[in-house]
Amino acid sequence: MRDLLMASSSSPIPPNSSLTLNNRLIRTFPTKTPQNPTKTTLSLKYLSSTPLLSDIRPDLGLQNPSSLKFYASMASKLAENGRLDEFSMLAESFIGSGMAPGHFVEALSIKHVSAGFALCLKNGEFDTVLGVMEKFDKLGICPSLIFDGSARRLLLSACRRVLDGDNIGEFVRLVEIFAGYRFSVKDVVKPTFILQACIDRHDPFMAGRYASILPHADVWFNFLICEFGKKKDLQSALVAFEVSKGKSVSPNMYIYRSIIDACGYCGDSLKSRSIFEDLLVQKITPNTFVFNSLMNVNAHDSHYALHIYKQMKKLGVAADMASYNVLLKVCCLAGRVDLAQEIYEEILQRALFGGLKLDVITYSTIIKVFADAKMWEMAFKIKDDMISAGVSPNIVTWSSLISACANAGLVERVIQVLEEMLVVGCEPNTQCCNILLNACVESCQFDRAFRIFHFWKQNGFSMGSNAKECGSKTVTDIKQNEYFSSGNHEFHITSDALDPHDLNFSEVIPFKPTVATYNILMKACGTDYYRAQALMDEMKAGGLSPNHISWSILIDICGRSYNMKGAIQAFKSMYNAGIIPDVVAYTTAIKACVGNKYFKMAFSLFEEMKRHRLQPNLVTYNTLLTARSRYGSLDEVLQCLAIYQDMRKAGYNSNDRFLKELLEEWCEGVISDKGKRWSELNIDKCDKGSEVYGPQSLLLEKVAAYLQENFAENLTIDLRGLTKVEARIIVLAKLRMLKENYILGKPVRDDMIIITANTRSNMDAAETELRVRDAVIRVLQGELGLSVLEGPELGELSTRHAHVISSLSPETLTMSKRPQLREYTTRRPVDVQRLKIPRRSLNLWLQKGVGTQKR
DNA sequence: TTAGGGTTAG
Repeated sequence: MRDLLMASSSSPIPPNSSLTLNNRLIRTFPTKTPQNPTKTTLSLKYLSSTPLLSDIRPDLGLQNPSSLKFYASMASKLAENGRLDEFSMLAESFIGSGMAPGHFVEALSIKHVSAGFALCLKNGEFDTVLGVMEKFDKLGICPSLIFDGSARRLLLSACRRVLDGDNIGEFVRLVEIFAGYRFSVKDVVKPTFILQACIDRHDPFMAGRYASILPHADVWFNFLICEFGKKKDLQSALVAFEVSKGKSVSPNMYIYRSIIDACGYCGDSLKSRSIFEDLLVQKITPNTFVFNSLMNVNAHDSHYALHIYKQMKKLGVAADMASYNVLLKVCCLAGRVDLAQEIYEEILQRALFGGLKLDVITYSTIIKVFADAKMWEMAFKIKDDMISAGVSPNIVTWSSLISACANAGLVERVIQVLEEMLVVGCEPNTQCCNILLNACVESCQFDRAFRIFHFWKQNGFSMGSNAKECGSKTVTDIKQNEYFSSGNHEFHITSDALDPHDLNFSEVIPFKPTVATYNILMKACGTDYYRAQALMDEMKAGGLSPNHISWSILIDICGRSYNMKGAIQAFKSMYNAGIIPDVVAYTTAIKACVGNKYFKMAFSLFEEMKRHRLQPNLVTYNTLLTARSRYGSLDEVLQCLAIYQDMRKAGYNSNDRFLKELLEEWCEGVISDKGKRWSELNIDKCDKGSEVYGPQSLLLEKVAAYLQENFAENLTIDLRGLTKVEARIIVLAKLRMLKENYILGKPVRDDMIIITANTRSNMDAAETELRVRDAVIRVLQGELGLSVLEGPELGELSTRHAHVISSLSPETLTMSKRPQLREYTTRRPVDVQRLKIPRRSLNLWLQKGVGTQKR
């Protein structure tokens, strides 16, 4: 028996607790259970006083029914005292001796075991209970057979622990054990409860483990993917997706759609594309839902979305109303009025012949398309269409109609539409009101915005006394009963509405301003910081919390009113209020700094946002780059260039206006004739214009690379492969740096070498090189008066192309000094052509320049 | 299970 017991033990045995039979050690236990010495002694006494046990032998015990009974009662006693470790040992030894588990179970008092479990749970010894369960599981005793009642208790208790933030793993382990015996966990605990706990803890692995053992696992996986997506935890959603893919035999379209939607929620539309590709690779035709979701998630990229739509057609997947609605959304986002109209026509056709029914979303979206394009008349035409088709405008439709007027700057018309809406019994919500308020602000009718706001706050909205019935009446029909007037007394209440007899019929809807409402009003404060602050206080008093937009507006107000202190304070307050500034908040703060000439702070804010992993956008970059209207030192120029490079790396193809200004100011500064500017020098045109400053221009990268690579020490400039403008900038930049060094007391110690050409260039390239060379010489000699040496002084010149070129382009022949220099070029052909500016000439030039600069 | 409306920065 002893051997048997020891053999079945699986864990190392601490020496501090033991179970003995007749003074023989049969087992030691880990002392997890708080031991009650009295009780231990009692039961051991009880055990040892039994004569049958003094010479117990497994083979005898097997036959002996009273020994069976004894074991069972012993086990019950241990369980009852919560000593489940010992209890399970005993059971183990009993079953290990060959007795059928059923016999042991039958002999046990279930009541006692349950009581034991309860005790352990009360003491928080969850692991003990679980350990016993698992042991039983291994021994082939069905836990539900013994613990049916306890199971519920266990699960519920585990659930509570999950709620308290304890390890979900315990619960899932328990469920896994039960699941093996088809114990219906979901009758005890709602699966969503545990899954939600996993989602909250961003634990897709545990969630997946749990979902896998639930009936209809795929549905639960779907739930998981959706919920993780809504939590913006795409990582976890993708894990759940992968786990579910591994579980199911065939691809589940529900799950594919959900993961695509999750990508949308999390702003990773590219991921959605690769998931879709994955389907196609497997030669699986996605269904309409998958296509719709994919188009929706990629709605901001009309090119891609339309491509998907084409693919959908090609694969013969039917487009439904949602597909068209998504397509209209695509048009709306892309501002493609033309395409939206085309699609609208197509939908109308299909509605005629294909049984498709346009819904309120279709109409609302197309109205929005026109609203955004400021085509308010078209928007109202669609409204007529929808009414003829028997579709009633809802609150969203009305909102879009109101926006149509607002975007067109028609404040009066906005008021009319709101009025009409009230008349037909559609309660305006705050969003609608906000559009009106914003329209006032946009058209600088600040006072009006405040007047309307206060009126609404005091009076709410009085729906027409017979509003519900007069849906068909036109606005003009009810003029005499209108609550809005665009005259001096805005939104006055007519005497009718104040008539107490009418109160029964007229419905007053309270106006509940939202954060957006207050934000719009804050914009109406102009530069009145105190008024904006008061609005914020009012917002807080009304139980609303200012959001990042509110704070951004406040920062902007401070910035524009030269209240830098206030701007900094507002930025800090935002932090203290627990709101993490977003790109716009940072950009606004940077704008405030720039506007108030706090350049250093502007740059450090920029650094800070990057440290916080906030990607600056085009507006941020441009705001920051305008900071340097006067570029002083190389450091500052480098700082700007670094930002510029950063901007390119981030994929912004900005226009190069700021860079141009920056380089112009800085590089051209070396030319004494400050009046000369790029435009006058006609450089853009010389170098085919757009090629130089166009979006593909690598000018910046080249200049930045030159400036950053030990530029000051190295006096060789390699202009090969550069355009004329680029070459000019590089050369000027180098001179500018020499000048800065010179001012700092570092004269030039070497000649400057300029490499201008390859000999192996083809004819076109050689011609360009020659033009570059000419331009550089023109700057150096003509504009700056430096002496430039070419040819034999350098000892290594050539070009076999030079002659060819000179005959091809006669204008180059007119360049000063060229024929003389070219005489030497055929003698010793080498790979490069060089120009040299002697050290002496450079220093002379610097001396002169600095002298005039010092005045 | 999809789809539509309002407020912020150059």
